[in-house]
Amino acid sequence: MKISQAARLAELPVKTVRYYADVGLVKPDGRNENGYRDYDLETVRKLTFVRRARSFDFSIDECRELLDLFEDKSRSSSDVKHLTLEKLSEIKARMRELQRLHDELANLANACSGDDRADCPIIDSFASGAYA
Amino acid sequence: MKISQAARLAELPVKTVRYYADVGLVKPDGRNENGYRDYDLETVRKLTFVRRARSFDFSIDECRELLDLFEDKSRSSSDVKHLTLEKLSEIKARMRELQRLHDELANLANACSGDDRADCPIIDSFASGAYA
DNA sequence: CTAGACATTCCAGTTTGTGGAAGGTCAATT
DNA sequence: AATTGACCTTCCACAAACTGGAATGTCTAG
Repeated sequence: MKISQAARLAELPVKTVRYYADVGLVKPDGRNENGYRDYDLETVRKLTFVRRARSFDFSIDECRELLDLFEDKSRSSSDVKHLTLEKLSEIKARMRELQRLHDELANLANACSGDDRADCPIIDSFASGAYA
Repeated sequence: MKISQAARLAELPVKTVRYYADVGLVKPDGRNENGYRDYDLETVRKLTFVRRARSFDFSIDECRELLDLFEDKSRSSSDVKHLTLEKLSEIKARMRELQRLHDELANLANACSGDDRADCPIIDSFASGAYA
């Protein structure tokens, strides 16, 4: 398939898909006679994976590492497991932080529930980390 | 206080604090006789707030917007509430996605629990969004 | 045969910082 | 008094990860 369909399926901008090809993160399977990039479903899956991982601060290089592991470039599955567990604990930490931010913002929204001027004292505690 | 203490309290690199001053996001209260940037605790609170918000994908401009609202530049608290609720639902969506990524990675770690080569069929469903 | 919807490359700009050089200030020590 | 070290300043360049646009090629439908 051509790049726009691959991009649509992976839910990524065409530009980004081309960019990923340029930096060697997810390359098309080849080119057709016109020189158009040619993608198959397997590659679209990689693009989809990258979109997800990217949205959570996994760098391009980390994505590359994960893809390499998934493709098992002569690595053992214990490497996969190790890296994955590492990422898992990062994600858990991130979820805790996110929960905290959520609670703080919810408190803020609650306290500033009004229709007049906003001088909720909660803002200070928000900024100063009272919920730490 | 001088920039390095403010940075330490806000848990931000000095360079970043200077950058925030440059782009007008969080300006020091003034300069002392030496031309050194001078910060007070209120400003440190703003820096702390920005650090947190930034770590959750609030852009510099969104932070600026929130800070403006918090300082109530003739805006009503319903504006604060509106923006805050918007962010809240973004955060909730983000938590759901994060949970999903977490589950997928956990499955991966489980399936590839081994010590030999990694060819877990789970990888495909991981990338293809079978857990959606 | 032309209009449009795609595709290509290449170059430039954006956002959010980081790193480093060149130099000013200050307090303490030699 | 001079020097050392830890600060501070500005400015310029570079990084990552895109994003936009220009100039151009290709394919399909009317």
